[in-house]
Amino acid sequence: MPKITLPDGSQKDFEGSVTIMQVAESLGPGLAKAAIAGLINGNLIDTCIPINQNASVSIVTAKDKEGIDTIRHSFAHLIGHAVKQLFPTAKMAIGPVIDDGFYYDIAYEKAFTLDDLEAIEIRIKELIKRDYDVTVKEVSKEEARNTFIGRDEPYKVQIIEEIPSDEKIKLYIHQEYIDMCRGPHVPNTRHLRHFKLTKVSGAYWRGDSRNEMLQRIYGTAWPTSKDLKSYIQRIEEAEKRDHRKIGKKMSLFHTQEESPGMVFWHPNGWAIYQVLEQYIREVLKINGYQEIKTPQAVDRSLWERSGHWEKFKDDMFTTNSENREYAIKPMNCPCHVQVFNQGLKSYRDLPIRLAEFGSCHRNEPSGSLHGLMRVRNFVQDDAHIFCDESQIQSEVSNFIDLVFEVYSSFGFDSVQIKLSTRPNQRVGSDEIWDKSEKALSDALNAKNLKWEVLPGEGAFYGPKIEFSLKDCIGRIWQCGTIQVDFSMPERLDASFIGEDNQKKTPVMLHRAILGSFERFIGILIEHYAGRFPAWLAPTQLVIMGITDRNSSLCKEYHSKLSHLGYRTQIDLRNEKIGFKIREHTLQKVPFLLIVGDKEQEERKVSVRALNGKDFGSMKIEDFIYLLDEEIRKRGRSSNQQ
RNA sequence: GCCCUUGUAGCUCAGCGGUAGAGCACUCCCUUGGUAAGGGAGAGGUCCCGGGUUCAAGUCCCGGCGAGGGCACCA
Repeated sequence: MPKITLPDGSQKDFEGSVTIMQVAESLGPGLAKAAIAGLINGNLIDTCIPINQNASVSIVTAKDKEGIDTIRHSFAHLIGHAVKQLFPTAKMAIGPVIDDGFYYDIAYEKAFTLDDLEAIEIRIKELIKRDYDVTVKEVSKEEARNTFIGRDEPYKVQIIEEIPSDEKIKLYIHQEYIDMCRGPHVPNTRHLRHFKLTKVSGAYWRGDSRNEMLQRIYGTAWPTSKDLKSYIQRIEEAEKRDHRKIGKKMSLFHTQEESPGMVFWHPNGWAIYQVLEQYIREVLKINGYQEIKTPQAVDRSLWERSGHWEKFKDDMFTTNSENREYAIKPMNCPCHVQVFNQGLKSYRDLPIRLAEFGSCHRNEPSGSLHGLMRVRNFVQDDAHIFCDESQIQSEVSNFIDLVFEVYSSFGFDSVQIKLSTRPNQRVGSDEIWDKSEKALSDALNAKNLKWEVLPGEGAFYGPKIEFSLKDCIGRIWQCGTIQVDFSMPERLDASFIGEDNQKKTPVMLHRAILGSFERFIGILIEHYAGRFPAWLAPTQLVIMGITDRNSSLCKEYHSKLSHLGYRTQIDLRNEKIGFKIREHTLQKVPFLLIVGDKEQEERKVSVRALNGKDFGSMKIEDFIYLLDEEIRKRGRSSNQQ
């Protein structure tokens, strides 16, 4: 006699056991039609699973997050149903739900072509039109194994082998196709309508590059056609913000075959870079850092002592001279320790914060290179804080505040924070790792920030906090970081004299706010869609004349603003004003200054903002005031419309 | 690094066995025009590189390099 409590608090009694579908029917035929799954005491289940005990129940429909996920999960099964019909010898591996969609990993002797993908999509459409019931069968591990051995699905069998033998396994029956899943799944394919297969790519079985590569078919699915359409539109819009496209259009930078993963900065891109560098330099100075510069190529022996050679020698660029082998530095820390090591240090000197805009080279795998986001040569806004153990907490805490202060200058609202803990391959004792991990998590907790743990993702010398930002299509890139390192100072013989007159080894904190200038600028381009705030814009204003009669005043204004340090262009071409406005608008220049006969008469200038806003005509001094105000705001107020 | 896709004019792209194309940009000429494209003419290409098939190869095949999307990696 289960008593069912509904979300509104009302209760219903049922004779014997009852299913989600029966509960839904008791509430109304419309709800029964819409029911996709149910939540029983918070657990998501199929609509056909019997409930025998008192429970609080809610009906999940396509309007719920769980409902959409269930739809997507069922679409993965439909890939299976269609693929096995079209390619009977294909072996199905796993088919989970992801953000906005789903995928299925499949082993097949031939590569799926785009035509195959289309054929699969057409077959799925035929299958869903059948409006067939999806049924569930709970079986023993033994029975499941036999089922998939019989169906020649070795990956499914492998998965089953790892399930505890007393656990029941649910088989989902899609007509002649059978899949295995925790579920739930839609009760009928009529819930599955609005989808699109988006791409096919390779993926290693179990995510391990030592395993064979499977073929992964990706798709997206939505409750309504409107949702699907707006998703596709969203992706198309996002692609327009791609920093590589905008970088080309605005002539910010380029890359070319002869130096893959390394950036040729153009005047426009370099202007942005310079503003950023000066800004960070200022911030570091105010916060007690000292800037240094260390060598690009350093003898192999230093990398051996630091531990990098052993772990990363294949990922470093090396060069030879007179029987000596050098590595082009992949990071700055060993060099910073060398600076620290010059001269005797007292505990009174600590913390010492050494900063460097250090150019680093890492021979990243070719397949990982991505525009400015992942490159082989990058410059970090790097610094190392040498301190005593007792100072870690406050240094980490101050750094976190600094990161948020800087990020707020760009108007970033969603920063992901992750704590990465000890990896398998590492240096240093467990005791040291315990201490470091605790220092970082304590600092985060003290700030009341939302953060998550990435177990095993730490650097080989210590745990780290990462601050990550999203690109235009939602890919996440690590930017800021702070890493505790109890190992390298010792390996490289760093020491200071403590209060007790004994030599002590300092702790080293590796930290960066932007991460790399390259990546950060990539993120900024996408964040602003190229419409940089006046502070960062490569060209802050263009002065243009209406006719040749206005040229000399244009030149006067141009000279004045250039001498004051503004990034100014002048456009005196024999073109109509509309043409010039269009061109500089496409170049995303924040302010357009127009001088015609009218302005010339009053010695004024007409000012137009990038978004089309007309400020009317004003004295050049008034414009300078306006521009200064805009620059002073940095990226805090949105420059986007 | 692995899988798939891909590389044609400065840019965006069409052509897919038979003498290299378009739009925009560029150069010159006309036009001096008031807030997102004035008109005309012209110039511009080892079709990524190296092999092969063929009477004939941007076009088909193989290899290399780069790029794009994933996967793996990311000190």
